[in-house]
Amino acid sequence: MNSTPQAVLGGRLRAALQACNLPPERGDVTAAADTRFGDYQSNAAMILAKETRSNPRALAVQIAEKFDAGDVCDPPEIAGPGFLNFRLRPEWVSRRLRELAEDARCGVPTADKPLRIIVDFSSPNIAKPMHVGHIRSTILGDALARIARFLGHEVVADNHLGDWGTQFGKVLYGWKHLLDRAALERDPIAEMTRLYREVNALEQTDPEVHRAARQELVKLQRGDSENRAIWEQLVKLSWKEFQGVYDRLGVRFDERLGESFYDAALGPLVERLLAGGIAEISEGAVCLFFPEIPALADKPCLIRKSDGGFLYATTDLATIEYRVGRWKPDAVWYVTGAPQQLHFQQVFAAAARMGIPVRLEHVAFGSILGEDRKLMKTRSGDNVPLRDLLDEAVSRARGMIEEKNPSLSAEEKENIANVVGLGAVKYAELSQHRMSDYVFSWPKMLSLQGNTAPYLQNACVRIHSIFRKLGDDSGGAGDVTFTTKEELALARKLLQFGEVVPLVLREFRPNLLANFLFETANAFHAFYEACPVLKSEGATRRSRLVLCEASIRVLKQGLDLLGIGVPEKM
RNA sequence: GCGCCCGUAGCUCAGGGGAUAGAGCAGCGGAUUUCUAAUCCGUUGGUCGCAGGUUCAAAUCCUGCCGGGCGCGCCA
Repeated sequence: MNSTPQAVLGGRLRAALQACNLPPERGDVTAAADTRFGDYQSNAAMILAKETRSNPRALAVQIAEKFDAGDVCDPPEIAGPGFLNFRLRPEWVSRRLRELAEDARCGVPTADKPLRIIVDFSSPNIAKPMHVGHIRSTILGDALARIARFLGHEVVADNHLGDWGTQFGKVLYGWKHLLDRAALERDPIAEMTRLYREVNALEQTDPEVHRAARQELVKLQRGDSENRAIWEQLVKLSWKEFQGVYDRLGVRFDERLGESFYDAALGPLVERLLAGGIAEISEGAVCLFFPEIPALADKPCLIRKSDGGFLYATTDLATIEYRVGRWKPDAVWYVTGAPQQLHFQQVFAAAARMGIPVRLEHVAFGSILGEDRKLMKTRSGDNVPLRDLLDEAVSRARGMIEEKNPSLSAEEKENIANVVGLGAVKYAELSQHRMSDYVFSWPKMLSLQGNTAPYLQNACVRIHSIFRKLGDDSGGAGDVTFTTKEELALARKLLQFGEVVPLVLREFRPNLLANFLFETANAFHAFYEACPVLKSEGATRRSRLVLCEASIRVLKQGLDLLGIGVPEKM
């Protein structure tokens, strides 16, 4: 059931349109751009006037006459060229807010048609450290999975690990010839990375090493038991490391089927596509050509190399087949970087040609840049390890807490540092439009001012503080009355929560939710400054406590949908 | 060469057919015997890259150009 102001007004507007013999599907209502024009507006009269070649203002009058405002809003006002403006009645806002404060879903409706959705994200490579390149996929994918779940969809979060690449030849060779057991004990990923790098360097000067490493890879692929056992070790050790990162970030997967899982399916798949005339041989490789799609016309999709090896696209197609068979999903979302857009266009086109019935979406995103506006790297030019980045976030947050609130216990400080530091990193990602490249800046994301996680968390802390002081003296159950403009503004904002959350999935835009939460926190802070809660009395006090309750619930729920926690103190 | 993405305030970015284009930061001016000032209020600041087009209405849609990023058979 959807009882957001937008849905309620929209329903009534559609009824009015019907009463005027106008098509009700034009009855969309949007939040007003400017509060001077009320809370919500509709452009229906102008759009319909154009379609029916009539006068927009006259049409607006006609619609307004049929509009049953009930107790929801004042009679609609007609303004400008034919806008219909709606101003919610405080009594109605009050009642809705009271409901929101007691609603486990904070007024967010569930999807009309629940879907089964596979979200493919994170996908780090075995035997390599997770680095900043994985952070956007991980955080964005997790947030989308959380939001989809909350909206009532069935979500399968799948981590498509890079566990079968050519890197294993090198690592296997290194493992057999250069392994430092003690180093492996201390920091497995670091040691694996060292092996990879050393062998890579050796290969440059020694063709014999190159040949030997290649041989190790072939042996692994043929199922050699020794290499297979080492590989399993690599996967196990890497996963342990990844799991540590995911635990810190609060990221969960329902499935973690890496590339290796699909290996056996690749050969038969290619043969089938060849036999079915879907793919063809060209210059010794097996390709799909898409002359009918202009963007792909001169860009073949390779699924088998001339040396018999398989490619990225091959695995992705096998993965789609498997997933469709296993889960029968309505949609699969791939949360990977924008540079892979062409690849996914090809894979999606291939899947379409294969007749696979599923909606495939590439949720692309931009790059993280350093202060120099180039891809973020360490001083030595390497990728920044994710673990180090998270450590620094927590450590910086710890410093801030130490400075601001030194009297907290060590345990509290540590807990808060984690929630604030990691929240800041996540929020910096999610508050940004996913397609834009963004400049990574510690001071900016950890600032207590502006559109940051700590700012939102601080709003929650203030509320927690009020309830702490309140103690047993509940009094939270009261009618909401608005004696100041700040109270009404906050209430109206809170009711929009249910309008914003579903919007996020329309274009995979968590930044819309982040934006809303920022505006909500902002409205709360203004309310907090203007309206004493504990010092007020009677009905006003009870009313303000309800506003606080509704605010904390919305902020907490909203942040939780972004995968961000809320401390009680900071 | 082809394709995708981006160009909005000094800086970082929202807004993706509707009203006088918005935030944050920085700048300037105010508010504190505090329910956590880690905040709030006010204010300065814009040929929405350029040029056409569609429309009653364009930052938003279309076309072309300029500038930047990325990608384009045998990596993922």
